[in-house]
Amino acid sequence: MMDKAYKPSSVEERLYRIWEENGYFKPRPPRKEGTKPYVIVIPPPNVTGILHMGHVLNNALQDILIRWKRMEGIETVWVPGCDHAGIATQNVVARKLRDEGRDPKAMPREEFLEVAWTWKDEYHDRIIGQLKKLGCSCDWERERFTLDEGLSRAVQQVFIEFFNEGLIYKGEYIVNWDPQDQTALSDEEVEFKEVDGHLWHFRYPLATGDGYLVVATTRPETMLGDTGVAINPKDESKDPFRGRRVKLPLVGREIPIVEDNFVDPEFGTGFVKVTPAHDPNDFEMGRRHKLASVVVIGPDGRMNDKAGEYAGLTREEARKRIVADMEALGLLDKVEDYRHSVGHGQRSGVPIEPYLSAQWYVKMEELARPAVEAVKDGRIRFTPARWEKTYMHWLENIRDWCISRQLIWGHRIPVWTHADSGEQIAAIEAPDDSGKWVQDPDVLDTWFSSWLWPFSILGWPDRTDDLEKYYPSTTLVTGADIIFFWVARMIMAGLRFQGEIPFSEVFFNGIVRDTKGRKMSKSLGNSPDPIDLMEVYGVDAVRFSMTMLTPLGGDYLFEDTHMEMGRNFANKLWNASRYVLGQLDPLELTFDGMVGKGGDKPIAAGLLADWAAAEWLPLEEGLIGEPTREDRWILSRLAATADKVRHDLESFRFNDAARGIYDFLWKEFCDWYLELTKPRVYGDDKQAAATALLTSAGVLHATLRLLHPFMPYVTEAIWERFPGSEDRIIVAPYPELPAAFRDEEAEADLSFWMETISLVRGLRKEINLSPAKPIELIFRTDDQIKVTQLEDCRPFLASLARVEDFRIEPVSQQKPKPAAGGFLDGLEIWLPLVGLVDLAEERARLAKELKKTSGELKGLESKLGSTGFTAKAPPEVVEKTRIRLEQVASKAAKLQESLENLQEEG
RNA sequence: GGGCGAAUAGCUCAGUUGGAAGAGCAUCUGCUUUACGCGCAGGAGGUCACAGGUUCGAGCCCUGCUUCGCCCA
Repeated sequence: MMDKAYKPSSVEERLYRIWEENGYFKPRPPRKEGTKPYVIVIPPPNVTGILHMGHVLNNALQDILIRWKRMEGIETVWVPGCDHAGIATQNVVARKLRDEGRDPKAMPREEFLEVAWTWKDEYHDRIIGQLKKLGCSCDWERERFTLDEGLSRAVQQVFIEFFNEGLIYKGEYIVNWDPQDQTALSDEEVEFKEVDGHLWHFRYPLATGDGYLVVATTRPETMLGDTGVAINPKDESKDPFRGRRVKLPLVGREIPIVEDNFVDPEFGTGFVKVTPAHDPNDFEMGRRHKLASVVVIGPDGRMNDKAGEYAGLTREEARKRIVADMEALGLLDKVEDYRHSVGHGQRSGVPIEPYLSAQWYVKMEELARPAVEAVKDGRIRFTPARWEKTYMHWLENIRDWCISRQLIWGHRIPVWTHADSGEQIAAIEAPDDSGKWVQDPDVLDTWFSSWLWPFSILGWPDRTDDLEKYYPSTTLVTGADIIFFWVARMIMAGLRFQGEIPFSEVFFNGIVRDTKGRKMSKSLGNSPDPIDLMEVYGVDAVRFSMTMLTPLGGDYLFEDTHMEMGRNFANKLWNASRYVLGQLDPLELTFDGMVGKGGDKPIAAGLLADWAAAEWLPLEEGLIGEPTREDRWILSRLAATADKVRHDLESFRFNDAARGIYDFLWKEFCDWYLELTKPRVYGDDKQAAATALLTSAGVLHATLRLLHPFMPYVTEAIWERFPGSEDRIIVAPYPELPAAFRDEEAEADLSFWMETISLVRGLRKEINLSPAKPIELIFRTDDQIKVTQLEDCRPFLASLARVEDFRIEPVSQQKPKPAAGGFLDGLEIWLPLVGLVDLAEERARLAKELKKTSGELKGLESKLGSTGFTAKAPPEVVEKTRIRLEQVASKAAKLQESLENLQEEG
């Protein structure tokens, strides 16, 4: 017996274990020999992070693709793993140590790493557990970690190769320095935010003592490091200042006035203070004019000893003091409010200090070119395609990649410097054991390992079977927010080291936001815990709701209550199955490979039986009769739905695919088909009941498979109870129905039945008839086809609209009165009002509908009245409109008429 | 400052060669119909952001504009 409601918690854990332990996630030989494997490499989650709603969506979509392809009989593998998330992990580990009263900075490198690895192990288990909870069918035996032995070798090999080829170089440049995490960041790790600041106007006296000029700055504290003042060479108003020098206040240094095109004469005063050590533009200007660089702010974000009396102050304190001191000296000209954008550390959130320091860089130009080509010529396809523009723009304006990080947690830079000679070589080990070789203390940017992921995860630099077989992968599913960090760089690395693109399709899934449109974030606390959600609603519900509600390439505004939709749907499926399977039992079918009693009887043939024999169970001859019209209809709809879903999945339209199954299962199958067949199911004719039930079961059998990638658990749980299920649904064939199932005639007939039944139900409701009260109807039509359709529909009108009896009359016949009327094309429906109905209400209803109909009529008339339309529109459109006009006109006339009838009565 | 995207029912979104405005949720009204109240049936609710243009015809194409979001500088 199945429970009355689907209980996710009762099956999820057990089924996942069955799948995993029995190797269902491992690649299996393709059903059709010679088919290329379908491979996904996971975007590695941060090992110390926890799953958030974005991961849920991202991984659910990957699992949908993998499960779908697996069911298609393609050899599939989804390779999982985590990355070590340098800064993030180092931060949390350091915080933990500080909480324990230990100082991470005073700790030897090895000791810190030991703590970090312990931490990593614990959190690794947690995040993998979460992915499993979500139902991800990854091949866990292939799991990798960016810091594990093999991947570290990959990183070292790449670094050494690049170093030796001169593609990696060390340079003293302005970097994005994060004073909190005390490390350099790449350009991509800096987020610009608009902040309200000020523009201070300072007077800088001329060295000769005869006057001053005024510079405008947003960062007064950097003036201590000024080594020049710049003007635009074309700015004639500055002529008196050319070639002169100023005496830098507070410092006393004499600095030159230089001319540089970078200066915008319109901005501020047209004088720009130049601080080469603390501003990227100034750094460039400084180089052009050979100005000195004076670093006045230290790595901790405090003023250093070059800042004289300001040494030791934070940037903010120094700013206040300097402004006050300048004012005291009478050198503060004015202060303006000024809104400008300031770079902030993506992780730390603190303002970035542009800082002059020596860092390692990768030359990008040469790597970028083939990556541009790969997308331009279509070898790699982006969905949605608009991301190609973003990608191109970045690659075409690419800048060198700063890859060194002043951290401990990560791949240590394999560069050794000789203490005496200063010679530098890149190698895994010190060149000799003289003790003179010192390894670079820094580590590499985490992305320097992630960009190798599509092949390092398969065993590179070793030449493994996996690499041979599964590279390149097929589809990458990721967020567009890491298109530069990761996607572009993987393409570069793949082309460079494998000579081949790393994947051919990239699908960018949307971002999950809260209802206010804000990105989910820890600091806002607006993200629910996905595990809690899955406990409450069930994994399938969360997966399905998110998939169905996330627009293609758009963001998803998350709300808890949305999960109800998926939960309700799972329950609907559960109950439909409970009903169908429950009704099959009393038929006493044995299902031991042959439906019907006994195993060696002749097998039935026919539309349904042939298909059942191929995909499910052979049916005994005579067990079922000819499929009825509604049977043919639901099979036709099933075939259409399966086609649509496959088509949608092929173009990553997950939401449409999910909706397609939802609408088919709920509306067409449950609301209509199951209700239409109940008279047969509960009737005395065994064969008729078996036909209806086996059609229902067959449709369910296919629908479960269609839905499995989206809702893996509930479908597997039902599949287990399905008669004739030999293996698990996870490896059952994805439904592809015979073209013969398509039946336009049955679809047209059923449309008419459904419209008629709905209209009758509406009439009953409008006049407040109890749904239990049987009624008699009069149909009026001159259309013989409709006469037949109505007669065929008689049992359904009875069971679904309580129409006890009806007669069909030609339109010429006197119409009953008083009566409520409803109108379809070429059909009038009259429900005689036997004195117990409020005629005024019925008049109001008719008047309202008449108004609506007249409006449409008017529109159509004016359209057809315009010569422009009849002359220029395609003839078939004009004809269609003309037919429509006739229908609407006739409906309006009938409404008018019946309104008048009621008027007479009232 | 540059680029990209969005704007359709109270909310979240469909609307795929331009040819009768749709769904889910919410809401209203009925319903002990023997699969399901996580349900069934029936309603109400829209100047498709705004202004122009192309067209016989525009939610859809073009131009401009407004608001919001994202990316880059």
